[in-house]
Amino acid sequence: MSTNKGKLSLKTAEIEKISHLDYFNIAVSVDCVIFGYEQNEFKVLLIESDLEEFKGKLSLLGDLVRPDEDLDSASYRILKERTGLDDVYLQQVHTFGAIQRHPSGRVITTAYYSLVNINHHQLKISDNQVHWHNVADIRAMAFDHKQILDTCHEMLRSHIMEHPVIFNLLPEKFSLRLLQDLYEAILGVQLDRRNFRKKISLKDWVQDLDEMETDVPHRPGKLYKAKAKMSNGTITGVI
Amino acid sequence: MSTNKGKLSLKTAEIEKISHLDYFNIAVSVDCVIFGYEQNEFKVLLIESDLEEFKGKLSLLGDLVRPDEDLDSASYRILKERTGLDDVYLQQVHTFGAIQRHPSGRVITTAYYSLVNINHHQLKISDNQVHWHNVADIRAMAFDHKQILDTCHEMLRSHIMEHPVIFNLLPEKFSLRLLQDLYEAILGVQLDRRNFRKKISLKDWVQDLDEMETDVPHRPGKLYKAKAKMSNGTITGVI
DNA sequence: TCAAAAGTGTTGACTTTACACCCATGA
DNA sequence: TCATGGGTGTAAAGTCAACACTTTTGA
Repeated sequence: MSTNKGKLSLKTAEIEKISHLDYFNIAVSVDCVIFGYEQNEFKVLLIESDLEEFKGKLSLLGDLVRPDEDLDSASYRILKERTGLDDVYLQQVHTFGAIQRHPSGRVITTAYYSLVNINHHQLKISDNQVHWHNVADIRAMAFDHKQILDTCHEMLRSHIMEHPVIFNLLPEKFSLRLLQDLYEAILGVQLDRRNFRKKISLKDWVQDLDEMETDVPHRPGKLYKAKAKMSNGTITGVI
Repeated sequence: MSTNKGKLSLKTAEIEKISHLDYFNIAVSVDCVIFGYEQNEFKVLLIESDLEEFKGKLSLLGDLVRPDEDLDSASYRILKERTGLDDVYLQQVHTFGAIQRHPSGRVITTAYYSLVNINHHQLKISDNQVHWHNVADIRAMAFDHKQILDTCHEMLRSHIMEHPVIFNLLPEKFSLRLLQDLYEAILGVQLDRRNFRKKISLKDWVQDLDEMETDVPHRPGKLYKAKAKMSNGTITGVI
């Protein structure tokens, strides 16, 4: 009895699907803010927009999500297609859904930031329209991509003091000086060397390799490697 | 010259739209995790799922995003439709996009948490399938909604010590005891009363009303009101 | 021997935690 | 007068910020 009565008011998934068809008309995309670091510059990988509306403007690397792939998988695919890398750190940041954000129609986009080592042997930029740009120099961009970039940069800032994600931007072996320069580039502030080294050593994120820098025109520093590098998007215990 | 050459390789938005049509087949929804607080219990507003697949299971309040509304507007609309409230705190948290998360087809959903005062005179739950549930008691839910709830709860935990958002859950006038109980309910820990009061008074979030509790079976406490209540989704300077 | 950066400790200010007693009210 | 929670201060521990000199290397 009550089962029958219940069934009358319940929809099956199949019926609901039909009644929802009108709504399957928003496209879903993923945009990757791919950060890198090289020669004391904090950089982001961008392409020139191929839309006439944004001719000459810089754009993030993104793509529509395929019907048969997870949202996270889409960002991994974009990374892989654009850089050849597949062991990357990816972090979802925010979804941007203003009606008019894309001139081609209604497209909402989920932004991820990712951190790659620009000098990774596997890194291969396939498209010669794609280049690294100094984050500090970037002004206008296509779509709402400047806002997306800023949001991701800000999210990264708030992560790096709490989580060992930053090592994904560095080579296997690095000096504390390099690490500090990178923190300063991302945070946009100067840090005291002694306090910085104290803080890092307390966090137990790096391991002394008993090796030294070579070919530096001054006293060489010790080299370290990341002890607890996070290589894939879940920040344990947070968010 | 270079303009013509450029144009050949540029797509217009109109042309791109057509080539993208195949992809307009992912539905986009918004789910609201509406938190409240009453009688020393941290609560969330849920409905019984109307899908046969999840019969009897609890579900968040959500809806498909309309083609002509912003993502954020959709969450405001859901809040308004379900609670009658329109001056609410809403915060986007995360977008969930696993392929199989919805039995009706491919639906990605953006989760927002919102904070409402359960005793607000304007609050009117329209649907009698919708009820407040103690967050601590909730086990299985429909879809991936338990995971969404947990993610939003965790995000709220990390916000409340830094930002004056919690007052959205309380009546206009409240005692510090009530405020502390609420913090403890959300954080799931006990707090020292003296230290808690010190911390709150340092933050300059509340204003002494020079009024006292009434009808309490013990010494009445002072009443306060929020000085810096944030009523709408942007957390300044963070994220 | 000079220039450049590496490496290292201490002090004071501030923040956080732990903790105990008296007070005001209603029953 | 009792039970209940309100209201308050201090001391110790820990964290953070500021700051200067010696060492090692290559040129």
